[in-house]
Amino acid sequence: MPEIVEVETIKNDLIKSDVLSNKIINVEIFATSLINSSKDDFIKKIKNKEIKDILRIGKYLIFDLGDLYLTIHLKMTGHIFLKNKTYHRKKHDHIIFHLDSNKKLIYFDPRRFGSISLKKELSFLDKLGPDILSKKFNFKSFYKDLKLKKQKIKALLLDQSFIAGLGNIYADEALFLAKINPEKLPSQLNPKKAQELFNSIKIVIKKAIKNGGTSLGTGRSNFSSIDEVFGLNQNHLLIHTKKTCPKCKRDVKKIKINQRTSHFCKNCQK
DNA sequence: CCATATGTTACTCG
DNA sequence: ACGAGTAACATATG
Repeated sequence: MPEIVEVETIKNDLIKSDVLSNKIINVEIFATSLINSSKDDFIKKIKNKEIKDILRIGKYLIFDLGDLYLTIHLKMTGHIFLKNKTYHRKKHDHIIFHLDSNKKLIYFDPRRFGSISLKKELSFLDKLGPDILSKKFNFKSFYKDLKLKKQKIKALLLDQSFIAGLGNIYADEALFLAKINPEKLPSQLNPKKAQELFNSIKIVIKKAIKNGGTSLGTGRSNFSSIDEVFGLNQNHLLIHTKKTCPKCKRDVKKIKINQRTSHFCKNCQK
């Protein structure tokens, strides 16, 4: 579920809720398959650590604990909730971090695809391409890297080692805004078209962050931020999930590219 | 019951 | 080395 926009929303909401400088006084782990060490080892390492900073790189949410990083990838259905002391554990609450502010940070994940790790360093992030919201994401290097690739453009946009942050929803949105067919090959994009795509990626992501993320559907698996409130960007999508093109009103095509459903308008995206 | 799902990774084959 | 295709992770939703 969560792409760069949703993880950024969670990060911003955590900071707004004064989680920074809180101390983790205890952790309850109900699903060991989500963590990268034994339960005891994990708890021992993290206990009494202060949250010095909260970062987001690509789709990773990272808590800087001073000499240690807590890294969280939400995958399809991971959520972070911030609750009061009186909150009682519900189904799919797999990890509960108790903070010295009397709050509980809950890791909720119906499908348990997520991963939560303690790491001494962040070198694992080296495999990621430039983060869309970072300075490293600039047109010059984007175009240079793009020219070397031979996958369909949609597949490339989903490749986190090419650009970090886009998922299926925003890749569809960016291609629609740039009027590019998702099956186009990078070699078929001239510099002007590539520039349009680069700009569109930034526009789509910034708009969605303003809207607090995209929450499709109504269930609890669907995206919500730390207060369980849904985002609003699903009301502003251009092409993803749509049946009719908002511009020319023709039928939206639905095809699979790399096993992922891709929505596009054959008429508007050449 | 069936199809589908916002993510990633490991593996195979060409 | 690269790209395409597949399965796996485990569950909810319509």
